[in-house]
Amino acid sequence: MPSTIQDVARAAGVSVGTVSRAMNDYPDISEKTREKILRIAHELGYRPNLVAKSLSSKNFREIALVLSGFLEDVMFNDFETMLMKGCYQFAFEHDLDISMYVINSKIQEEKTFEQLCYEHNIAGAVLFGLKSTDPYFKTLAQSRKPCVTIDVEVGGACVGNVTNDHAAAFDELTQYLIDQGHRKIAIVCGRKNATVTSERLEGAVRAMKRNGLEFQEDFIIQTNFLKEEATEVVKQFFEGHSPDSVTAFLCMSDMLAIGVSESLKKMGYSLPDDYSVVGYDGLYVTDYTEPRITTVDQNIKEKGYEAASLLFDMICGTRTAQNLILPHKLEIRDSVKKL
Amino acid sequence: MPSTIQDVARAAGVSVGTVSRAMNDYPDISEKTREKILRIAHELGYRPNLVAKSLSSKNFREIALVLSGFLEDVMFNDFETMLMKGCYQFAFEHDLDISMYVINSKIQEEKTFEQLCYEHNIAGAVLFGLKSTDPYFKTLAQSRKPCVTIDVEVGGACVGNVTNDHAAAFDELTQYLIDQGHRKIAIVCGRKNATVTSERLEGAVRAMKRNGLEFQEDFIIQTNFLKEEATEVVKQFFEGHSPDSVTAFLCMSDMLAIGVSESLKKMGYSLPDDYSVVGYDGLYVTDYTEPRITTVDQNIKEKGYEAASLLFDMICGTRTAQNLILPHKLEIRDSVKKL
DNA sequence: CTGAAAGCGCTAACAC
DNA sequence: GTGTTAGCGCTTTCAG
Repeated sequence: MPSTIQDVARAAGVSVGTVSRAMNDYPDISEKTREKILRIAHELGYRPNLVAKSLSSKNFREIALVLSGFLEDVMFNDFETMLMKGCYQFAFEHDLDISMYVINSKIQEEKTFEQLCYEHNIAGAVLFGLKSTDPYFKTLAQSRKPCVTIDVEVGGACVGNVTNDHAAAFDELTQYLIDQGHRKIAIVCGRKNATVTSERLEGAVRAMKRNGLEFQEDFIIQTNFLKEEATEVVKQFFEGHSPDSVTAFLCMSDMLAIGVSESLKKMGYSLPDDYSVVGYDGLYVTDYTEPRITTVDQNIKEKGYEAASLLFDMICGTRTAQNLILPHKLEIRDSVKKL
Repeated sequence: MPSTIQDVARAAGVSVGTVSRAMNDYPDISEKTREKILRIAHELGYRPNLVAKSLSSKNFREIALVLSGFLEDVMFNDFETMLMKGCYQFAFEHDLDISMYVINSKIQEEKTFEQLCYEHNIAGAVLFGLKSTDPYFKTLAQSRKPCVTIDVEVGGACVGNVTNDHAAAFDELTQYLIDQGHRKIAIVCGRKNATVTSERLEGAVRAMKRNGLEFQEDFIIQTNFLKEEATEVVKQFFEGHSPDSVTAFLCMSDMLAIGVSESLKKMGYSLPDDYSVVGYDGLYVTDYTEPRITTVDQNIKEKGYEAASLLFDMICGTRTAQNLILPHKLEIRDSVKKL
């Protein structure tokens, strides 16, 4: 049995209130009682029960990272890990209690985000993995509990968002391809309704138009962000297009770029000699592929860190809900051939 | 403000005790009161406060996944993710509440594992990332709170462990190299004191001896499991050995195999023509490298699942603490040349 | 079958 | 400065 605040109070000959003051660095307590209590608490191996603490005081040092679709998707392995690292890093540095909850679309139907917070007595959360078809996508805007989404703006007074300028990033990536002499570019898109998809597409189109390239509808290849699909989809593309109708594949995620690369190699082409491929995300795996894939690094860990930071400030009232745009970085590697 | 059990009781014209019974599927309640309460609870958007629940009842449906060193190490990115997925999958299927806590060596000094459990009112935990130098490595054996470690046996009546037969797996991997005609094999080792390192080394030595190969001390290359080191260490190896003194590098992790591969390629060698390289772990990245790396798949997700399962059974008393050995699988790919 | 009441371990007024 | 006490929202005896 662990010792409770009662045990410490008894052993120190003081009341529980005083022990509580000592443990929580209250000012109105004499230095020597504090020391005595702290010593005894340590001797007894006393640790405050965080659950009781949370129940009695509505404190705001408890936040959460809520991952939707974590168990279903396999595409974003290190995406979520890096996000976690960022969030936990912030929590660690600021002495916050952070917990992680895994939900899905079904759970979103069963309980609102606010209910989720009340269930766990959390002050707010960083939300990742929301799809535009998810219940929270619509209901979050009314939330009174602060939260910060990643990459999806849903609006609302208590909802912040941390993202990149995906359009600008994709513009840059496209420009890079064009600078390397590419004119015939196929765009491999992610999930049709995802905001990140349309943002990125917008950037690509913008860059192409600026450079006088005409944007062709049939050079848009549709997928659901899954590597497996990429393979299939490239094959289909070549059924409708001649091998030399395209010189580069502009992919909306690194996993798609990997899938496309694999597919092309399997068809007997060599990269980047026959075709150039670029990705998006900055997953570490792209540094190990052959060729190493040129991509845009989203700096996901920092996104997690900044999301937690914004959330905490919103909880403390020192920052209002906002849309935070973090810098990205074009990572030039070996998957693009200069024509 | 969320509605509480009081609100529901009031609205339904019953006592809180009855609401509690209805919500928790107690048998001693009439069917129609239950239905009425459930309906009203739903109308009010009532969700039991899990914190209060946890405080009042010492229930055992709350477990945790405790990751040590999560913030420090970068080598095991998807290792931890897959482990999480396994644990959360089990929790999800069995309606358990699972939370994740990130600790490190310092936190281990500050509070024992039991204290950690009491702090959060958790019934037990799956522990990953323990180093042999960590405080818990010694103290865990005395724990009265059930836990399951991954890959490190520390003993104790309440401590289970889920692992692979690393020796047998490494034996198999070594045998594969030998079967492909390799006789001159350098072994790239992980952290010196890690149990997994010695187990794997044991397997390699066993296989070599069985095949009449003599085991040479200077063919052991020491690292700390980090990819960055691998590069350096390979260079050093070749300073003391001629290029044709070795034909294959047997690495204790996939990240090491990647590091070694990179290093060899940078030196101008081509794989697997000049040298063969094999890894260990089964990280998904090995399927994307060039060449695709032959490795041993530990099936990490299943390890997480089985660890959670064992933990839950230990908590329920239906299974005693044990050392569970899960099957591994040799993944033959393209990084080994047949001599 | 249901209500009343005593906690779970802690915090936060409110007294003194 | 410190003790006392009323909760936080729930479960779980114990009566009836």
